[in-house]
Amino acid sequence: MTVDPLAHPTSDDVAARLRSRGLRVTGPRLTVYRTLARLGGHRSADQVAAAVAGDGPGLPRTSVYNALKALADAGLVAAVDAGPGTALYEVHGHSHHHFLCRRCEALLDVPAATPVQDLLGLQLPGAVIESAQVVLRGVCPQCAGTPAS
Amino acid sequence: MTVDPLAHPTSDDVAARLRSRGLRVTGPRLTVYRTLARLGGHRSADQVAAAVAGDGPGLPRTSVYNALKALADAGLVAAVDAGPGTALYEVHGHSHHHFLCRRCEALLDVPAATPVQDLLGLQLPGAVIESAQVVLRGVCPQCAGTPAS
DNA sequence: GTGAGTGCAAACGATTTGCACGGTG
DNA sequence: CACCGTGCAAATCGTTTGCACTCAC
Repeated sequence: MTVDPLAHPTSDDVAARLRSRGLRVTGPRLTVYRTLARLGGHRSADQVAAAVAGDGPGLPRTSVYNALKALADAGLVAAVDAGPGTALYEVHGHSHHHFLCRRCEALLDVPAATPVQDLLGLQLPGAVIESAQVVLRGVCPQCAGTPAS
Repeated sequence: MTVDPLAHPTSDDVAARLRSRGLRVTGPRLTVYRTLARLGGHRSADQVAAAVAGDGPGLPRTSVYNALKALADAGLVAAVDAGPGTALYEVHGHSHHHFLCRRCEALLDVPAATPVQDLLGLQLPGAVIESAQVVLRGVCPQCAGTPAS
């Protein structure tokens, strides 16, 4: 299943993709997706719900979870695990990785300069690799900013 | 004490490392570590607690969490995020990555053939990268059924 | 002896579930 | 019209917290 890595699919794209997976096109799904795309970056289900609420009629948390799960299944958004009890979502754009600062808890993007996926895929003959999630941990430039003189 | 970075640390190593971090050497910590090492692979806090219980006097969950956190801080065990509400731990051995099968939920090890960490480190000038966690997702060879496709 | 670590009980919070209603196809 | 998806309420479950006791150092 090849997924065209569009940076920001339009509402029509969302609708088309949902349909192609046998999923229905509904308000919450479009709203959640567009909100996530507008916010950009990595957002929690709660952040999405808050943004949606501040943007109009709002949406119950359950529906946000439902929509996010459906969108994730459809391959339109990607889930990032940044620890237990913390699921973050982002629009499934170009490939990149993540850096989690141990000190300030910031989650930074790291450009994917190398086809990590292809490299590692060679190690598992027979497996179908659909995505690669890389999480680096350490101290971010800002927190390290105070040079250990 | 010489610490072999590629071998599983002995109880003495555990004690030494804990001490070197200013942490005390206690029963729960040694028990949890040795149990995790004996079980091998990736284990949840609950699995460790169960194994410890079946192996003698047992240990309350809180203590298992305490010990795992202390061991993780000491760098003796590594935490792997395999989804929200699921923290897995493993003895901090040689560097390797993980593959999570979408179908059977199996978590497989992937040999670290390439210095992913070094490669990506170049993308974040000023950051101190302490660890790299790679989680590949897809369908494992067994679930893919036909290895030759 | 002192303070870190333990472990009991209770809180916590993100996520999930069951089910009746409403909208999509 | 049939069924998927919504959304309310409540449950669930891994994990965290507060605090008095105990043990390592």
